[in-house]
Amino acid sequence: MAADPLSRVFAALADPTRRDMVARLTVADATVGELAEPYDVSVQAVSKHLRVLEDAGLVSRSRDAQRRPVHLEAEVFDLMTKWIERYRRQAEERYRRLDDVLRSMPDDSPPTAAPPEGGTPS
Amino acid sequence: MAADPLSRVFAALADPTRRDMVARLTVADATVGELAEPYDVSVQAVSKHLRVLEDAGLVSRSRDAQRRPVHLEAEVFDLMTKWIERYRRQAEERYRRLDDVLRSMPDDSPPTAAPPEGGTPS
DNA sequence: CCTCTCGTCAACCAACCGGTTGAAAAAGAG
DNA sequence: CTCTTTTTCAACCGGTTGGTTGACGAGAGG
Repeated sequence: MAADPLSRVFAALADPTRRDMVARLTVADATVGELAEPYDVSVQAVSKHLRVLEDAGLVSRSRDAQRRPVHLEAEVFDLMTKWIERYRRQAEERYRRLDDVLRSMPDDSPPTAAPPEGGTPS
Repeated sequence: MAADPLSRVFAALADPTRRDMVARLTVADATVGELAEPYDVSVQAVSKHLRVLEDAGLVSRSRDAQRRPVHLEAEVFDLMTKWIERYRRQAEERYRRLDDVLRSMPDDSPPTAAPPEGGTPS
């Protein structure tokens, strides 16, 4: 597993079960068994999901006797938010510029054509 | 392909090549060939990536002779942003409440223990 | 000690993913 | 009609994923 952090976070949240676990962990920490209870898959499967979330940095685990309470680490969300917002803004900026270009071009001047500077005059 | 929209968007952006394509499409629309040029993979592979992005609703394609210009659809970003922000806020709210609880509990009252009501007195 | 609970590790399986190559479709250009 | 460009379709391949079952380790508790 050599993917970059951003890819790991996106991949971790691409699974609805894992997204649901994250959603529930925003309410309270939980043990593996507690987390597994609502889904009809084995506890081992949930344990695997938790590993994916942990590798993505979305979750951390401590220790309490045999139990391993799972805790949400919300900071990683920022990584995604930053990426998304950056390109969302860039896209919006692009559309704004496109509007300007269209507004400043009421005639049929061909796009990407040479500007109207006189070449070597005869 | 029966995954929910949110899963598709997250999965689509879990790949660095696809994220880079999205990033470049915020600058300008591009054809498949133009998009493929910077990466040293086949054009077919890029075509597959574009299909994933299209299925996720991140991208749309029109037609210009044999070319298929690719256009970024930034609205789907909102889907992710909403999900992320919702649970981020919820998590922050949770921590805030936890702080309150800790602040209102300066003594050593055991957590989750029975309230100090006298049991059946002897 | 034995036993029970909680969780992980290991092996396996079908399905999917990202990549390849080769062929074909779609449309302009000679 | 033929040739070239652009893109997609089809088949294939190795690696990963999400799931299973079975065994195991770590602790509480009789």
